[in-house]
Amino acid sequence: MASDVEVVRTFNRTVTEMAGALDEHHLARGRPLGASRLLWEIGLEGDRAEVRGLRARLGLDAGYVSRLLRSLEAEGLVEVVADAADQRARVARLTAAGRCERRELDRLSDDLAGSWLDALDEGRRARMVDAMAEVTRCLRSIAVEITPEPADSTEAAECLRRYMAELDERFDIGFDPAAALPLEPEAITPPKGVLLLARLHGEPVGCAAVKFLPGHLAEIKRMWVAPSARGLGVARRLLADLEERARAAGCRRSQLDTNGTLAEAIALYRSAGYQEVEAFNDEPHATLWFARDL
Amino acid sequence: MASDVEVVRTFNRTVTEMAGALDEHHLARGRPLGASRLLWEIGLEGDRAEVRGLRARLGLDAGYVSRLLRSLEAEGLVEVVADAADQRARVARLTAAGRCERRELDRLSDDLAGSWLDALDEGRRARMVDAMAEVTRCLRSIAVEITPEPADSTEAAECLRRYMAELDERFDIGFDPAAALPLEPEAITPPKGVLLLARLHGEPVGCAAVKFLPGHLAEIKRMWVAPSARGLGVARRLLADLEERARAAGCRRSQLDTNGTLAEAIALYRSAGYQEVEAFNDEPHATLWFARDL
DNA sequence: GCTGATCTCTGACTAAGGTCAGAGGAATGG
DNA sequence: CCATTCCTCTGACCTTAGTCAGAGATCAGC
Repeated sequence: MASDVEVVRTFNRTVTEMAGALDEHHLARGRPLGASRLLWEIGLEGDRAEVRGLRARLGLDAGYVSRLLRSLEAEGLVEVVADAADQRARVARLTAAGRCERRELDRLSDDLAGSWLDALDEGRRARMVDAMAEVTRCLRSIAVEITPEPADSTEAAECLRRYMAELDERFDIGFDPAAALPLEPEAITPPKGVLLLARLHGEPVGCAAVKFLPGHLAEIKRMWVAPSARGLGVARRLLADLEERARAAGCRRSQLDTNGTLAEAIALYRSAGYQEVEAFNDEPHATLWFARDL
Repeated sequence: MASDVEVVRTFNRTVTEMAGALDEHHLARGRPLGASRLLWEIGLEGDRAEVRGLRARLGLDAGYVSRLLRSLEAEGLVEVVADAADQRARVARLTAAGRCERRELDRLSDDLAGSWLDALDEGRRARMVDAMAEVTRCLRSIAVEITPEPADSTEAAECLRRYMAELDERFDIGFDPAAALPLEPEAITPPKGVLLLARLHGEPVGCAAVKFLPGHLAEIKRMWVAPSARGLGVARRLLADLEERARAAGCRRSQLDTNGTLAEAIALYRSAGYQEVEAFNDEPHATLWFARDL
């Protein structure tokens, strides 16, 4: 009987052997593998990308990226031009040949995946695809990092903006920030509260805040998870983390308001031990109020 | 809704990012990664390994392995001495320091696996482990290659030896090759028949043979799968491959004998369409006879 | 005891992947 | 407009990983 640790190690060995080896040899296409990866990344959205961003995403040295771009330019696959907004920065853009080559890389990856699928009978194939989706979900979940964030940072602002945009879309009456109860940055900044950001490979994918109120009371605010990161248990972890911090701050009860259209959130609150209570504020967008003892 | 191909590609990307990156940086331990891998492989069984075998298992150039061994020797982790049986060949043996270092590598791998497991709650963890085991099984299954093999090759002989050893262990009365109906190599060599070998990363993990008889009849013989490769659908593929070849040789019916203690084999035959028939030979070890139309 | 094959080792070489220290141009804050 | 910071590029350099062509020792068959 293999232990869990052994299963994970065997899995790692098997997968890196099969996926790694094939990827490297099939996708190189007569150029260094790094160049192909860079080409693929440039074309990821809109066939153009800032050099700075490429460096950050691929975690490569500035000199190295520059050199790779030169070699892609020499192949006629990309053009590197100055950024219109900032003449110091440069932007890499795929040429027609570059777009074509990138499609070819995509096709090769599809073929590799297809060759795996074709090698299995139907039942096994379905089971493998399900299992792969589950592993992907779990590994993404593991890669999510939750840390406190200054309430006025640009990334926090971006999360809160997306949070409100989503509420505006989902509420029947829309979401009017001016009508909502105000939430001052200080209220979710230590020692009066805290804002947490969830990040996946550095990208913000969720936020949640708590403010510590008089009477050993905590109030959960601004709980949001990006669509790309749903189903990973991020909201549950954010909530548990906030509750832990509230407990550490001396709070003995936690409350929150929400809206009946947010079914997933409500299910989460219930399963985390929250029970419906009387309205404790007059937030115009709220239709449900919950609380639990910490 | 993501297509199967997309699921596989996302899976590959996610896994190689997480497993590959961590493996490489954590396991290098201040020496080239190749050296660590070689060290690990030397200690795989009995803390010693033939240089020749290492080369074959890792698929590396002779000169390269020699150089890696020199660097491990310089670190005091291995000793390379001449093979007692063949003075040309050499054997690498872990020193005390080498065994210690290898345990450390093992510990680091365990820690990485453990850190993944610890990051998940119990339910998710169990689902991930199950899914990883399933993916591992499927990928191993994909990696199994089935090819015809000369009946007198050393690898074929080794498979047949293990096949008989297993029968001897499982039959109540043991297995006596001398008492069994003889099977001449020519009978399972084209054009009179064929022997198939299943290999996983080059290692033989199974065999099966068919002999073509008069009257458009085929007889399946020597069906065996190594314990390490069971549950991968190897036997089913071997059987289907043999039947295909029998059909191509003009056979219209396939028969085989087996023993009641071989439950998995019997289940396979039944699910492949075989039905029990009257005894068609006097093989002393057989208790059941099956046949099907092709 | 000779011949050819086998096994390992060494030296020479290559490509990939990456690091580091400036140089030079452009932006920003005062 | 000046100093500082930011961004990219270039040249020099390094390690890793790997290939290839012998050389030298040994073995197996005759």
